[in-house]
Amino acid sequence: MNAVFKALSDPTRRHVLELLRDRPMTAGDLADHFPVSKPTMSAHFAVLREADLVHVEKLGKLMIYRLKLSVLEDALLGFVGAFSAVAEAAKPAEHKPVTLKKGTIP
Amino acid sequence: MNAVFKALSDPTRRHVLELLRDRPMTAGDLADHFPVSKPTMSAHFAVLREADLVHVEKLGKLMIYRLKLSVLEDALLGFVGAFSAVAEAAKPAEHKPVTLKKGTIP
DNA sequence: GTGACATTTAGCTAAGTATCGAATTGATGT
DNA sequence: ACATCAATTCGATACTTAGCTAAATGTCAC
Repeated sequence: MNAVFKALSDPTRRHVLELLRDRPMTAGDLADHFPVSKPTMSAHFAVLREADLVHVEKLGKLMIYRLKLSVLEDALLGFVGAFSAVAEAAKPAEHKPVTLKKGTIP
Repeated sequence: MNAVFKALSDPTRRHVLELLRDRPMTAGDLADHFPVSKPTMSAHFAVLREADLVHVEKLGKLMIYRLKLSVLEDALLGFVGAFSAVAEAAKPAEHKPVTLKKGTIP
């Protein structure tokens, strides 16, 4: 799960996942969407694989990358779900000023 | 939003947020939960403030840190929500082998 | 097999980040 | 005023990471 958050910490990698949301894509097609070199993109792909966020299938000389949506969901919803009862979110988290009371902070 | 993911990429900072989920805490109390120095923790706090994930209130010589749950939720649910219709997740993402068809990748 | 193509690996540099101890700031109590 | 305490800032170091070019790998078509 740490690996997932590490992978998501880079905008390029998040964008790759967004592209893969719509359809599986080859490494080259993905790389064409970004203004960086192929090797750099390859390194990003490696991070995404490491985090198990993508599934890769070799097809001849192409590498087909596919989003593993469930891994993404499990990590993010799992984490945020530990905070609010998942989507019982809306509550805007009140913010009354503090009056200290020895021992615990209000 | 980039700042939020950056902030979440470190396990210490995620743990800080989890501690703040239960109650607001002072910088010192938070720091006591981790095996690193106070200055290091202070740097982590700065990253969390930068990402607007926490609200800080000065109370005498104490700094009270408070989770900004809505910011966390907006970022994470917003991101993952762009992938699946939020929780229409459960679908385990099928995985049939590919047969290439010129133009689009299946 | 040779050449062309897709992708990855290797080797490097520059920039960023986590960490520390020491010094600083700001508030409280005597 | 001074000492004390909470927290941050400063300055340095080690580590990680994103990026590059060049080279290697693997596959297809001829």
